[in-house]
Amino acid sequence: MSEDAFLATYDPDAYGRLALTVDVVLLGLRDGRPAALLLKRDEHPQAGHWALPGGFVGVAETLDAAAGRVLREKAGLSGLHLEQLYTFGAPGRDPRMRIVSVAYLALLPEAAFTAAGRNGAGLLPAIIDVPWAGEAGGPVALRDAAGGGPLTLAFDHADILALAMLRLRGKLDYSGVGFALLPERFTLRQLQDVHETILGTPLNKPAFRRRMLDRGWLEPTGAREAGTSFRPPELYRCRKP
Amino acid sequence: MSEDAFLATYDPDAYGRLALTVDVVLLGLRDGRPAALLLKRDEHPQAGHWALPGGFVGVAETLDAAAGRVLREKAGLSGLHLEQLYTFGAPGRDPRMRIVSVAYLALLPEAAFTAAGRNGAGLLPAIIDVPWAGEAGGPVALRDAAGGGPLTLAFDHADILALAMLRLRGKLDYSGVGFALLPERFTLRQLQDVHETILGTPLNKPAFRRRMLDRGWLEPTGAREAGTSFRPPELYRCRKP
DNA sequence: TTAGTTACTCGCACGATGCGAATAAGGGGC
DNA sequence: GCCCCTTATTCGCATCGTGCGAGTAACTAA
Repeated sequence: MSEDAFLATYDPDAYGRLALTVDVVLLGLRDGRPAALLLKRDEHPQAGHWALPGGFVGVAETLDAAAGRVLREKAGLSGLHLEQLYTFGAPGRDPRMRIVSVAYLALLPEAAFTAAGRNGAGLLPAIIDVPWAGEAGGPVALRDAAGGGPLTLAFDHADILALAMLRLRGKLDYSGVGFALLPERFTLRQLQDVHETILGTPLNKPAFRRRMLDRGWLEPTGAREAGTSFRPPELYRCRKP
Repeated sequence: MSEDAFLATYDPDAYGRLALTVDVVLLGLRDGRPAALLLKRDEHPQAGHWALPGGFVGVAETLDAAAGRVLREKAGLSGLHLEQLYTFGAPGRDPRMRIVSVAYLALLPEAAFTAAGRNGAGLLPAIIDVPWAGEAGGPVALRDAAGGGPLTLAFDHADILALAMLRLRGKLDYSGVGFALLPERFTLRQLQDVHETILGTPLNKPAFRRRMLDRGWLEPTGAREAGTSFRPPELYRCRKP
C-alpha cells in the first residue's frame, strides 16, 4: 500500500478521543508581589470557580497561536512574552472527558497587568504567595488582590501556576525574561524590584547593578525618570533578551 | 443546568479531532559521543524512515505513563530517568491528521544503551553531532553509529532531538541529571567524561572534581574500580539527584 | 625494585559577587 | 542662591568559586 493510499483509509478515531486545550498563566506584579489574572468560569464544569484563561486548540492552529488567541480573546492583550511551560495530561483532570492541556506562561508589564484587570473582561488579579525559597518548588497560595480572601483554582490549575512560578524563578537571572515584566524603558531599581519580587529575596544593590550591566543586555537611553523629588535615575532599554 | 446534567450532554467532538502521541528521545553515550536510539518506521506514514520511538497516548493513561510504556514496549527498558521535554503541535507535522506530540527525554546509562541497541527491537544507535557551542541551540546532525552515513529523521523529530540536546546541556551542571547516564557506581573520571561528552567541551580535572564533591551529591563507596593496570580510582554513588 | 600510568591534592591567580561607605545629583524649603 | 533630604551611582575591599599547572600517592607490570 502506498503512503497516499494509507492516508486515505486512516481512521482518526482508532486511538480514542481526547481534546487539547491551552491554559495561560497571566503573570505580572502587583503591589510588589507576584500576581496572576484569573477568570471566573461561567460554564460547566466547575462553573463559578476561578481558573486560568484557556481554550481549546483549533484543529489547524499552532499551539503558540492558540495561546496567543486565548490571550487576545480573554484578556484583550497581544505582543506579550509567551512561552510554553509544560503539558498536563492526568486522565481525571477534567470531568468532561480526557482533556490534555498545554500550559503557557505570559508575562505582563505592570501597566498591562493593571489594565487587563480593569477592562471588563472579568479578570481577577490574584496575589501569589510563594511559601518556598529558592527553587525548591511546591504549591503556592492565592488570594484576591483587592479583598485578600484565599482562592482555590479549578481543575489542576494550582499546579500549573506553581510550576509557572518555579520556572520563572529558574529562568530569571540567566535569561532576560525579567524585562518582559517591565515597560519599554525602566530604571535599574525597577529591574531589581522585579527580580526581588519574583525571587522573594532582597538583593544587594551594587552587585545587582554590576551584574546586569556586565551582561550587556542593557542600553542606557540617556533619558532620566521624571517626576522624582530626588536624583532621577537613568532609564535603560533592553537590547537582547 | 447542574454540572452533572451538563456533563451528560457534553459533545466531545465539538472542537475537532486530534490525536496525541508521545515521542521519546532515548539518549545515551556511545564511543565518547552523544547518541540516540532510533526506530525504523515500518508503517505509513513515512515508512522506511528513521524516527524516535513513540506511540499514541491511551485514553486513560498519564502522559508520563505513556512515555514509560513506549520505553518498555519499543526498547524493553524501564526504570530510567524520564522527563517531559516540550510539546510539538504544528498542524502539518504529521500527514495523517492533526497529531500533537508530547516529547520526552529518556537517559540511558552506557550499558543499557548498548544492550537496547542489540536486543532485536531494531533500534539503531545514531551518533549526534552538535555543531553549536554552549547553549546556543540549533539543529544537530545524525549519523549511523556503525556505518557513519548521515541520517534524516521523519516528521519533525530532528527538532525534538535538537531540543533534547539543548535541554540536557542546560540542565547538566546544576541538576544531577548526568548521573542518569552512568551506572549505579562510577568514578569521577567517568562523570567528567559524561559532562565533557554532553557539553562538547574539555573540562579541567581538578576544578570539575572539586565542584562535584562540593555539591554534596556524591557519596564515596569505599570501593575502587577493579581491572585497571594503574592506581584504581574510587567509586562513587549518587546521593541526591 | 623500578618504571609507568593514573588518581588525587596543593597552591596560586583571577574573575564574580557581597557589602559597606563614599560621592553625585536633583527637588524643595528657606 | 544655599542647605537639606533622598536616592542614584560609584569605590574599595573581603570572600568565594573556579581555572590551571605542578606536585604527590597508589597501583600494576616487569
